[in-house]
Amino acid sequence: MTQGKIVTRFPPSPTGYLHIGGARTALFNWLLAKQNGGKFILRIEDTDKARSSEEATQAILESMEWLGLDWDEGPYFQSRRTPIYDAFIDRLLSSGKAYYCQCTPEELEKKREVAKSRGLKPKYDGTCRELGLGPEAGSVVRLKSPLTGKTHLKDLVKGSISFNNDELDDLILKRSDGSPTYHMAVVADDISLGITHVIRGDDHVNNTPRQILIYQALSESLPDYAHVPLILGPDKARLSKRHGATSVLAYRDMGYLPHALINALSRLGWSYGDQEIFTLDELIEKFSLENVGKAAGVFNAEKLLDLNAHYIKEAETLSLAKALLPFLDRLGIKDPDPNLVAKAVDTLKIRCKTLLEMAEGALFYFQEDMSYEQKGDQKFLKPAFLDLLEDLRRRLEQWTDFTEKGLEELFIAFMDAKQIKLGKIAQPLRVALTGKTASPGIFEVMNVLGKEKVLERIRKAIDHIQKKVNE
RNA sequence: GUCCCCAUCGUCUAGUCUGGUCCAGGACACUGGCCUUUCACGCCGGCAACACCGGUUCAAAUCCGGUUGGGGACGCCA
Repeated sequence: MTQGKIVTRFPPSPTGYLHIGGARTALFNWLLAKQNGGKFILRIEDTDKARSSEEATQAILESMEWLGLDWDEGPYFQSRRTPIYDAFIDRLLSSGKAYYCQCTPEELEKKREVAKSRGLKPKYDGTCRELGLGPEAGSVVRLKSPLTGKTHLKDLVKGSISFNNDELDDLILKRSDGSPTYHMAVVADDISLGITHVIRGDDHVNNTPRQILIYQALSESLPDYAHVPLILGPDKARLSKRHGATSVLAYRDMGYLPHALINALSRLGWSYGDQEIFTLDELIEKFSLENVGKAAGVFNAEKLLDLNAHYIKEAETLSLAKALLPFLDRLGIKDPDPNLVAKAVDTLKIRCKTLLEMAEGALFYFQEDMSYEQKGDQKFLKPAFLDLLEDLRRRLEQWTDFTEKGLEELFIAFMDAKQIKLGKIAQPLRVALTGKTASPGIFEVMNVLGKEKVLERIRKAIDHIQKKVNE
């Protein structure tokens, strides 16, 4: 079936944002194409004019770009390819494989209801099938599909599946407004774009025999099909908006790294032994439809978070610093000193799971007038620590080596002189410098902040304590 | 209702095709400990699953049948 170059495609309909499930489908198609030096095509399925929107299209393209799923061709827009579909429909009409039908949507709806109430499958009853009707206003074109026999699907992940043709009805190919329906457009596009592999969600399994019937009526050869299992929410129902964040862009905005999402998505339904962490090159090399499972799976947001933490830890400081900028900006830190951002990132890398968390954790480095966390204020900025802080400040004033090593040296001497442990001074100092009881290592913080700010912040803390004393 | 698909720890999964090496392995989460200036990181340990019933076989998570459970599809939506 498949000779030569592999051609895959991702065909979202622009009726909403790109969600996790769609992104995974796109990823699998992309990986298969990359792995085989093939082509990955992006096609926007916007035949439903009422529900499609430009915003959705943009959001989808933005999501794909952010994930790094670049396409070799397209985006093609189905709304601009009408002549192609018409040509296919004409072929079907002239070979007697399709016919005009004048049943109205209302009549059809009624028929469906009747069938359902009798416990039958609601399908078209063939009223116009043998009438030899011509094209008239309001008529649609239907496929004249076989009444008997079976249609077989050899699925690359599901195996062989067969359907009785009497389960399938004469589906509409062309609407009364002249536009092609989904099935017609998909088949016509996949043929004309030379698609060799159709990787899509499980929910299309039942559509596939209908599409196969169109290929057969057209005497065209079939692509290879691979239906990947659906992604479920925690309640085991198909993942949807009500399960919380499902859009790719939402994860970007929450501070996830694109590769963390890619890695998480790749492992949802696919596996490679016990390996959990994959570089992009490894995914391209190791991905295989054979290792795609058959069962639907629940999207595990916690695992994605863990993966994100992992990749943040591993990321280059400079690229992280750059990625952090929009998040700092959102928190009111405009045009920060790049040098300072990089240093801050270095201290926060191992303790943050998202960029958003990192930006929040970095705030104290940039704020001129930061406030004290209530708990830390009460516990550590009190008279009992006044002498300690004052003495420490005097020593720091004389000290020039603000490297971590140098500071440690000073502290050892200080602790020795005061006969205290580091914890005793570290916590009050931490609150004085960061406003919080939890922060990066105290020497790191001092080093990044620099002598001037450190002295200033200790001064402020001392004043703050004294104010309490006076009250 | 009809048709299609699926079924291993709470979750993602390895193992199933080619039965024995699996009293079922890894990861996340949870949890005990170590490390430690806080928070983390890291390291060591623990908890935890073959849906059920029947068959085939010397032997079944693996093969077969049924049951139950879950998901999906039945549009002039995609």
